[in-house]
Amino acid sequence: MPVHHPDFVPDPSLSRDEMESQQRAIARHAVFTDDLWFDPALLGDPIARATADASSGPDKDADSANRDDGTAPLVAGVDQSFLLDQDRALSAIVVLRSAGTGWDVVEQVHAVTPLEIPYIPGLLSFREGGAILAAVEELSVEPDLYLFDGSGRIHFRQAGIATHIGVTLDAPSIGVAKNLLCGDPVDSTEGLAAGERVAIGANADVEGPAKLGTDEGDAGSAGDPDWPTIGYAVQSKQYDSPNRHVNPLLVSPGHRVSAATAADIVLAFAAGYKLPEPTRLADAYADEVKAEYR
DNA sequence: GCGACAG
DNA sequence: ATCTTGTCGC
Repeated sequence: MPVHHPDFVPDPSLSRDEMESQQRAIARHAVFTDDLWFDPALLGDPIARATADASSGPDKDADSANRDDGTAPLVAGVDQSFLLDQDRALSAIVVLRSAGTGWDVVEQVHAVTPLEIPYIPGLLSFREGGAILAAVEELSVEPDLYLFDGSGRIHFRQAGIATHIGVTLDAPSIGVAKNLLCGDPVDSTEGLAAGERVAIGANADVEGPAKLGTDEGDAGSAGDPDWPTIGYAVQSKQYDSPNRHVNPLLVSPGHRVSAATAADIVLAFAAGYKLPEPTRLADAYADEVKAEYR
């Protein structure tokens, strides 16, 4: 997991203005379209993956489905928690690999680092990024995709924590948040059934190309180029009865993944819980490790 | 000045 | 995110 963009490694000592301008630079480097060596649609289907590789060869191209050694792509879930000291951040990573009907845990690592700055909406990656990169350094494998807790493109400068870390590592990444930071759902997100989604469009709170600069456009999907789809409200779980309900997740591209694919992948990892397996397991692992730290 | 905001 | 027991509902 080499750092491809040393200049983007989150530095908590930067001024607020420096942080924001760096986010604009990160957004310009970010790719909000699918750019993965494997077909994400086959992530949960071993038979389809084997078939795909048989017809396209073992090379890592867009038609591939498995790694060179024939094993499934590695998907990492990343989650943070904080130690009671209120002065240290703990980042936990769980790496999964599709196996049969479910997934195998390939590796679990964590790192604890000092907290340098307070939580500031929009600047989350500068608070938690250091711990995440420290945990990534503990990995012995290179994940092919990362799922982060927090936003990606659904961000004031289109550079949430999933985008920031994804671009820094130049790895495909997705942001999975429980609350909406900015943007507007194009439709009501109330009463969605499991598996359904509602697009989140950019609004005035989201800086567009004019302020971000001129490199990557949006390439979101069909619609107004000025107000692209920056993510989706994804109903990963829902109750049958009309009495109890679950709020949708807010999924957005981090890097090298489109909004639609990000939503597809999160749903592919839904296993009866609100959070997709990678993130859910990382969350549980973080709690486990945290308990040992006291 | 008011609003408003991931984890 | 964190501080926390019981408790409502499937």
